[in-house]
Amino acid sequence: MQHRRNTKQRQAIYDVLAEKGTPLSPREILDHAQSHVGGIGMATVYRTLKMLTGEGLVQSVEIPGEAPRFELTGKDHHHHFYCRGCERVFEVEGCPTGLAALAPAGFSVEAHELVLFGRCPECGPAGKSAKPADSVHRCCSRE
Amino acid sequence: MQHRRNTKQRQAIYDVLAEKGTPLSPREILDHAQSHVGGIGMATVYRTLKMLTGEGLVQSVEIPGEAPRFELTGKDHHHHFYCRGCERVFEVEGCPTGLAALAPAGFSVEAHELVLFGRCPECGPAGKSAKPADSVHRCCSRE
DNA sequence: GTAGCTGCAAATTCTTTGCAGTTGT
DNA sequence: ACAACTGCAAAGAATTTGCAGCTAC
Repeated sequence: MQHRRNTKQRQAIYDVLAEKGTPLSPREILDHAQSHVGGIGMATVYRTLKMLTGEGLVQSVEIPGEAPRFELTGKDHHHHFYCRGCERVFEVEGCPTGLAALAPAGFSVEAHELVLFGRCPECGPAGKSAKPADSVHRCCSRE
Repeated sequence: MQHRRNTKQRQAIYDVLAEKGTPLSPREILDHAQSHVGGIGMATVYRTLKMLTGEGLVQSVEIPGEAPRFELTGKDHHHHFYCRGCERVFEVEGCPTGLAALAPAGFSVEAHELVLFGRCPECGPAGKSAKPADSVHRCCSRE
């Protein structure tokens, strides 16, 4: 009988995600959680994330070319912006309309995932400390 | 001095991608390439894909929750449609406009990545042989 | 002939699992 | 109490790298 417990590790992981607000990698979650609960292990992070994800409290964010990150759910529908300068992920509100129209006839579109690539205000509009553009981050360069 | 050679393995991998047309995983590429060149190894596939990617002949396609796949470049700008029924990836022409407007002021959008999730004509519009919706494939269910 | 390419196996990295001990409830 | 949860270490899976032999040019 599943009766989910409220352990300090579980709470710590949730708190880390709530405090940071932005998508974090399992590694980052572990590091931050360590300061809340000493000795917490990687396995617990993965297990807890899977558990929280299953409960719908957490969702994964996948940026092409990047390791998966996790964030709390419950926010409005949004997408992500990946800064090529600092490699941080930001949230973007709203989403384009008419996506269903892109698919050919006969295809039913149930959901979508969108990621924007570029530079955040702090990293400046042009290539400075940028890492060389990865082949994954191609796509059209317009917009 | 790099002078790139035209080996049969390299050719086989390129041919496989050209024949299939759709994004393939390294594993699939290996399997198909084996029928062209016996004894080809996984390492060669990975090395060659990286090489071809560096040359701009190939690009990777990353579907959230899925292992990376590869396809030939040179097609028009397009996005992908992932069928939750058969797990195949289709290409979608065109792309939404006004994406740059989604990012907050100060952010410069250089590129974008879009994936549509749903069902292809063959798998029918509703859940039949569908796998349970993965937590990654969430996003809004409208459109 | 020679540098680049290949296959194999070992090495990495990331994630999952087995288990005995610990801890909410 | 007792099952769920945890940490650690071993197990897996995916990708990369070292190296000696092979091969296109």
